[in-house]
Amino acid sequence: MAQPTITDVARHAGVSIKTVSRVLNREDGVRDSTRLRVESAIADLGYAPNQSARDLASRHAHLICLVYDDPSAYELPSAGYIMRMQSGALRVCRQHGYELLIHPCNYRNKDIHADLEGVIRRARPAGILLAAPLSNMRGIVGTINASGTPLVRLSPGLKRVQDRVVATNDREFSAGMVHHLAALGHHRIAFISGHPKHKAVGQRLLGYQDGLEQCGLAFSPQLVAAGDNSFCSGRTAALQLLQQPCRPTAIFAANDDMAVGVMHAAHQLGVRIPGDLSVAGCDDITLAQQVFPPLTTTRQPFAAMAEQATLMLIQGSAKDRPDQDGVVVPGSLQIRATTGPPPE
Amino acid sequence: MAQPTITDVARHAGVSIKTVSRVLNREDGVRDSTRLRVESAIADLGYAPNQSARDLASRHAHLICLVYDDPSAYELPSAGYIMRMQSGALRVCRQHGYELLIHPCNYRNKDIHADLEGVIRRARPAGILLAAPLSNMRGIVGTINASGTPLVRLSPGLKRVQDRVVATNDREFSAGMVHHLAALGHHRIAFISGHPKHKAVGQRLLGYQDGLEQCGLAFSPQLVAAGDNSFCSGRTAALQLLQQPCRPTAIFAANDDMAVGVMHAAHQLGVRIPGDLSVAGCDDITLAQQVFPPLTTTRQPFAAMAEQATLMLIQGSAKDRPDQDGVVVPGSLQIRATTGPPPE
DNA sequence: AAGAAAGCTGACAACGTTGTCAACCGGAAC
DNA sequence: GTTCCGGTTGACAACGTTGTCAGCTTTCTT
Repeated sequence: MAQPTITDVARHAGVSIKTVSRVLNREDGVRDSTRLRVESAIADLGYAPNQSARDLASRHAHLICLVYDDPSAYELPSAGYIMRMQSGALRVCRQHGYELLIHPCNYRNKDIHADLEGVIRRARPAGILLAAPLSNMRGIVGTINASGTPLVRLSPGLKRVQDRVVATNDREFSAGMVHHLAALGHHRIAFISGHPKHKAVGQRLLGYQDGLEQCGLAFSPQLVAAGDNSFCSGRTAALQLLQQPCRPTAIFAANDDMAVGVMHAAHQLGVRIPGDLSVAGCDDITLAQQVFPPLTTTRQPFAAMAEQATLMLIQGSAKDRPDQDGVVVPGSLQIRATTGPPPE
Repeated sequence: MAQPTITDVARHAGVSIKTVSRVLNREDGVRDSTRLRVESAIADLGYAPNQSARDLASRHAHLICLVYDDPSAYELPSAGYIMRMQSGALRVCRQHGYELLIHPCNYRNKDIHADLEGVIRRARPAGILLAAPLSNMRGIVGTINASGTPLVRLSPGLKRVQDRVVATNDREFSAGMVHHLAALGHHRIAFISGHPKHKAVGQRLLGYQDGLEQCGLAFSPQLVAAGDNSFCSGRTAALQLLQQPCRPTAIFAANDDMAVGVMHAAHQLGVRIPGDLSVAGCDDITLAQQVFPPLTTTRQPFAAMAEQATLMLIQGSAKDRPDQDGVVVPGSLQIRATTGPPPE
């Protein structure tokens, strides 16, 4: 049951182990005929290189470490977010012969710095993917950078794109949602803003204003209500918006939880969706497709972001080009059934 | 920025590297005074052992590999299931200095065998955790066993507990749900069965029958409707059950999707929950807490199962005792707001 | 007090790769 | 016929641990 080693392959192909190593790593400077001989030896023996040995010799593990805030602390509302990132990162890791290590941790925990230093020292990953909200915390970024491990941050909603960051265009796609509503014929489009500390959500208010302006609609403070990202705050804000004299025909909420709150309030007031009121959200949480009618929303491209970031890490470490520009991965509108033409 | 090595620690403590190694691995046969000296040297230098070197020398990686069916193929309905397993496995891995490798794969893919052989050969994990439904597929289990890597299977709903399997007691806790309903005063408790191919769901019908018998209630075929695990099938089955002459006062569905379907049907018929009808499900999916009123259900202990299984793998490999008995981790009732006393 | 047993400790060889550098080989240039 | 040079290849030393086994101390036994 002993696995064949590089020595076995070398003997079988009649070359030195170094040549086999060169073939494995696609280094050039190997004659085609030799390469072929080695490759068939590899196939004959069913050989696969031993990662541990490889990692030891090459001074870093072929491992990407995905660090995110521990969701089990809050009972899994963010499961979809994390699964999408995992799946994007995994896809790229596999293409390049890397494995993905997942490392959830809780930012409220004082030991988080020692914890991160621990994984880095033990596993020696080739790079670290740091997800929001951890990616916006100075201390954590500092700890990782101090270790010298290449880092790429996933930071949706950053104002300016920084180096080694993968961001989203929340402002742009929020404007896009306003365009969608305006195109349906809406003039009075309300907005429910989110928690002031949440960066991406802040960008969405700006995007809403951009959208109004681009569509030639006036911005009215009476059409903006403050929420805090929760279902309840969305419900309250909607009740307020819908009971004012000149009621909006569409409500755009800065996240899906609040949008679902809006739907609840509308139901309570006997306002039909989308007949009397169009509703739109942001995030495309799992619930968005499960409510009735299915919610029109915007999807942050978490999987694509993670793919980009992983690629930056792997190629950066391969090419000794650790510094790379930031990248913006565009979100997309998910038009479903809660938006339609205004009444009359 | 060079990390200290075991040699540095040895020099600093005035011992040989072997002694440091012994301290690191908690081997006995080290004098307390020596151990203390080494430990303080480790602390002084901020040393952490290099996993790659360790793995190479000890012939296996300190890695547990969690293999599950790829959810991104079906758009993430099972995100909660997977996150819970991950989080349980991670908890135990960390306690024992292991890392967790995640390896989703699609059983419909012909390459799955080569794929699994690949990870095993490359990463040389200390053990593999195989989640349902993959854990019940002969071919896949065979491929992993052929590699010689220790395997533990997570198989909810197995009839008989086998070796190296962590199972659940679906039959028992389903009976428990009937007890809960009977205790509230229900006599006419209906059941909606699930997809015949899904093992755990099959056990639940048996548990329902056990529960009736234990509570001295008669089993009536008219109170059992067939579903297929989907929301729609639950809805249809409920419409049928609720429109028959002598309507049940409680409906117990073999999974939560169908239970939510029941709630939908009741809403449509103007049947109040829990005033007119109690509803119970199984699985405790995320949606269960998001519907109104929150759904009474049973929770399969995925995190605890994964903890158990990981422990079996780690201790099995440590003690050269690869064969271990199977274990049943009990599920629990999640009593929420959809169950209450029957009307009158 | 001597010998035996147990308790500690260390020297050194794995483990299976990659990195470094020297050597070889064939053809072009002189 | 040398010399030189780029393209190929291989010998051998890392990499940082663990495993084996021998040797040195203690402690126990008589």
